[in-house]
Amino acid sequence: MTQQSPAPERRGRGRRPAAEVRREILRAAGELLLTEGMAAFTIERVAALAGASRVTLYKWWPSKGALALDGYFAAVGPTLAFPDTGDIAADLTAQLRAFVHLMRDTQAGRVMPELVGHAQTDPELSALLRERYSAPRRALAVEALERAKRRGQLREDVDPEVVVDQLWGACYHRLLIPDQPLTDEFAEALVRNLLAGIGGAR
Amino acid sequence: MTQQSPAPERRGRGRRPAAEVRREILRAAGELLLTEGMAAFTIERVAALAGASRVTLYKWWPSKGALALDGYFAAVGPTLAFPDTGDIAADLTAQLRAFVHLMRDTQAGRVMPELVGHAQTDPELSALLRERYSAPRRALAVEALERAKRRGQLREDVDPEVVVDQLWGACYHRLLIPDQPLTDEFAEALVRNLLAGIGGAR
DNA sequence: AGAACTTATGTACACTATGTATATATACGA
DNA sequence: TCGTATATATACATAGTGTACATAAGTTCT
Repeated sequence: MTQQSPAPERRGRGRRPAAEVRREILRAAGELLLTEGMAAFTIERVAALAGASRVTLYKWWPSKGALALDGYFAAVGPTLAFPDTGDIAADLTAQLRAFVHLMRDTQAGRVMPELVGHAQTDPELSALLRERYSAPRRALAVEALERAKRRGQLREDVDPEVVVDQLWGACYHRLLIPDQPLTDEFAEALVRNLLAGIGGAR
Repeated sequence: MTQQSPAPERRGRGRRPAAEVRREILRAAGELLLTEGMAAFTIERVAALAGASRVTLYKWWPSKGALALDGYFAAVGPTLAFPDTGDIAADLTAQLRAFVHLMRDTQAGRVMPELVGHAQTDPELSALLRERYSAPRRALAVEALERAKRRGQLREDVDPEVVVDQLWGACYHRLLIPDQPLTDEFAEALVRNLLAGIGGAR
C-alpha cells in the first residue's frame, strides 16, 4: 500500500482562500493519479485527500477526466523538448528512446495509457488531451521532420504526419496493447525500418 | 435514443435453463455495448436487458470487461482472414484498408477503442483482449510477413513484429488519439513509406 | 420415476460514488 | 467597509457494486 498524504487539518464552516484550495486540489489529484492510477481516481477521494469539499471540485472541473489531466500536469510539468542536431536519424532515435524510457520507467508513463484509455469514454478528456498533450508533441516532431526534409534527409513526397504515427504510434501500440515489449531496440528498429525501408532486393 | 430490446417476460422465482440464460445475457451484452458503448455498459443494465438476475452475471463473469468482450464476440463474430496473393505490398494495403473501413464505418469498430481503453484499468480485460483479439490478428500478419521474407520481398534482417506496430499500430494511434483522420490514403501511405523507405537521396 | 445436484432467482444489505440543493461563514475586491 | 464570490457543512436522490441467504426449478444420475 502506498502511504497517502496526511490529510490537512480541517477548518470551520466558511470559505478558505481560493488559491490555496486550488493548489491543494491539484496536488491531491496529481498524487492520487500517480500513486493509485485512474481506477482509484474519484472526485470523492481527491476531495478527501485535498481536505476540500466535493462541491468545490464539481464547481471548477467539468469532469473527472479534466481534473485528472490538470493533476497530471501539476505533478509532472510540461517537459517538452526536441533537440535538433542536424541528423534526423539520430534525433528521432534519441527522442524515441527517451519516450520509451519515460513510459516504461516512470510513474508519469504508467499513467498516460490510463488517461488515453479513459479518454475513449470521456469526450471532455479526449479534447483536452489532444489540445494540451498530443497536438503540441506531434507538432514538434512534424517540425523536425520538415526541417530534415529541407535538408534533403527525407523524400519530398513524404507526409510527416504519417511518419509520426509510424514512430510514436507504434510505441503507443505496444504500450496500450502490450503484446510485445517496449524496448530501446524497438525504438532503434522503428527509425531504421522507416528511413531505409524494409523492401527486399525485389 | 436507440430503441432497446423488449425485455423478455419474467418467469417466477425458480431456475431457468442455463443455456438459455447465457444466450440471453450475451445477446444483451453485445446489444448494449454496440448501441450505447462502454460508458453505459454496466452489469446492472445488462442484467435488466437480458431479463436475468445480477447475481447470475457475477457468478459467471469475473469482471465487467470480460463480459463486454464476450458480448462483443457474440455480436460481431470472429472475422479473421488474411488473403495471400504473393504480393506483400498489395496484401498489406488491402488488409489495412479493410481495417480502416471496419474501425471507421461500423459499430464494431467504434467499440473496439473503448474496449482497449477500458483494458487500461482492467487487467482481466487486458489479458483477454491480448489472448483472444490482438495476438491472433498479430500472428496472422507476422506469418504473412515471414512468407514475404522467404519470397525475397522483405529484407532478411527485418523483425516482422516491429513492422506490425508500424502499420496497425499507426492505425490504432489515429483511432485512440485522434489528432489526424483515419483514411484510405493513410493506409496506403503506411505501406509505401515502410517498404520503400522515407530517407532522401542523402 | 425418484433422488440428488446444480443453478437461476428474489430479496436484502452495506458500501461507494455521482450530482444537486440549501444555508452559512469567510475571503476578496472595489 | 460593504458587497460579492465562493468554500464549507449538510442533506438528499440516484445508480452501481459485490455479497449473503433462502427458495424454486431445471438437470442428471441411479
